[in-house]
Amino acid sequence: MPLNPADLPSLGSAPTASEIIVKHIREAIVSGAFDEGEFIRQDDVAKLFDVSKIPVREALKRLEAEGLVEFHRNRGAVVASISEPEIAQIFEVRAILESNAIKLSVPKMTPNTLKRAKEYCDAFAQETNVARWSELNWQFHSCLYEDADRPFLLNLIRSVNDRIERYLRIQLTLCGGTGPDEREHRQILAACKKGDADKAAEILHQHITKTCESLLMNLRK
Amino acid sequence: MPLNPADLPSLGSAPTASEIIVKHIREAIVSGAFDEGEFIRQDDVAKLFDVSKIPVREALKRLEAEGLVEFHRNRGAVVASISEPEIAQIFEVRAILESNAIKLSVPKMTPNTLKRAKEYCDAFAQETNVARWSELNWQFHSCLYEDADRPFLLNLIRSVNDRIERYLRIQLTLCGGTGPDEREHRQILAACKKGDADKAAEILHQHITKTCESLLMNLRK
DNA sequence: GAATAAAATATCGTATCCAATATCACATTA
DNA sequence: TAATGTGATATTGGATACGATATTTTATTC
Repeated sequence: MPLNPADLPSLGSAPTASEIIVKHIREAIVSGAFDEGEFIRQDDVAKLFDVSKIPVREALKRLEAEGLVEFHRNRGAVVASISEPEIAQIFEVRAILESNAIKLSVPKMTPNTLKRAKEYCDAFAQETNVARWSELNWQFHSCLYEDADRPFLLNLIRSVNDRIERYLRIQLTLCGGTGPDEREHRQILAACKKGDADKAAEILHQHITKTCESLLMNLRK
Repeated sequence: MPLNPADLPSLGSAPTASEIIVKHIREAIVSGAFDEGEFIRQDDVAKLFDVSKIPVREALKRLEAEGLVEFHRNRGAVVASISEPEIAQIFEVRAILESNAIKLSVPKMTPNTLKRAKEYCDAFAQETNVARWSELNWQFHSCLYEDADRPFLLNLIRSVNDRIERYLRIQLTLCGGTGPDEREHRQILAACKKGDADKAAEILHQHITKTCESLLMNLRK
C-alpha cells in the first residue's frame, strides 16, 4: 500500500473545534481585522462559534506559541503588539531564511514554477485590493522557495511572515502603492530565470530589508 | 514610577498551572525522558500534577505549536517523531540561523562573553554526564549569540534546537564521546577572539552540518 | 479631591458529565 | 486458517456549572 495509515487520520478527518477557531483567529489577526492590543474575550469567541470556552482557550494557547497573541494573567489574551526593534528583527530573520531558501530553490527550479511566479507577479501588479495583494505577494514569494523541497524551512518562513503581515497590510492601507515591490519582484524573477541563485538571494535580501525600512518609516508617521 | 504596571503581572506573578505543565513536559521531551511516539495521557499528567484536564490540554496544544507533540484525533497527543529528512532540514535551518547570529555577534562581543564561552568549553570537555553535557553545549552556543542583541533570533534558535536535542542526547548516550565537538568549539572561539566574524560563521556552519551527519549515521545503525 | 472600600467583570481552574471514536479481544464466517 | 464482523473498553473532545482569584470600575468616606 502506498499510503502510510498512521499519517492519514489526522489529515482525513474533520478538524476539531479548537482547530477551526485557531484558523479563524489567526486569519483575523494576520489580516489586521483585530486591532493591535485588543483583548480577545473567551466568551465572545465561544458565542461566535457556538462552542464552550474550552476549545477557545486551547486555540488561544496555540496562538500564543505562534507569537500572535499574548496572555496577561487573569486579564486574558490580547493581539500581540510588536515593537519597532522586534519588527526589525523579524524582518532580519525573514531576509536570512528566505534568501537561503531561494538559494536552495533556484538550481532545482522548474519552468512551471517560473511560469506561476510570473503569473503571480503580473496579477500582483494589477491588484488594488489589500487582502488580495497580500495573498499574491505571499504566493509569489513562497512559490520561489517551493522547489527547494524544504517543508520545515518553508513552514518556518510562513510562521515568521504571519507575525508581521498585519503591519504590512496596515501600511499598505494607509499609503497604498506597490511600485518598488513589483520592480524588485521582476528582478528576482529574472535572476531565477538565469539560474543565478546568489544574485536572486542578494536581491531578495535587499528587497526584504527595504520593505522593513519602508514599513518602519510609515509606522512612525 | 519607572515601570509600567500593565507589563508586570505576566512576569512577576506565579506561573499558571498550564505554564508549569508546559515547562515540565517540554523538558521531559527535550531531554528524552519520553520515548518517541509515546502517548501522553491527559489523565495521567493531570493526576501527576494534581490538576484537572483543562490546563493539561492547553499545555499540550502549546507544545503542539512548538512541534514537540502531535495530536492524533480522538487518540491524543504523542511525542513528535521526526523523520531523517526532517532532522536534516532542522539542522540545515540551525546552521543558517546560528551562523548568521554569530556573524552579528562577533563584532560586538565583549571580553566577558569570551571568558564565559571558554569556561563553558572547558567544563564541556571534562563533563561525562549526558544531561549536563547537553546543557553546557547549549550554554556555549547561545552565549556566542547573545552579544548580537537579537532576542527574536535567539528564541527561534532555541526553539529549533529544542526539537532535535532529544536525538542528540540519544546519540550521545549510545555512542559517547564529544571529541570532535570540543575541538571545533575551540576553533570557533579562536575565530571570535580574533574578531573574524566570517570565519567563525563558516566553522560554526560546518560544525552544525557535521553534527547532523554524525547523528544521522548513528541513528541509522 | 484623594484615599479607601465595595461591586462588577473576566480569567483560571475544578468537577462531573456526555458523545464520538479508536483499539482490542473475541466470535463468526468463508 | 485467514479474513471479517462485533461488542466492550478506554480515551479524547467538548459541555456545563461552579468556585477562586485578580483586575477594573464605581461608590463611599474623610
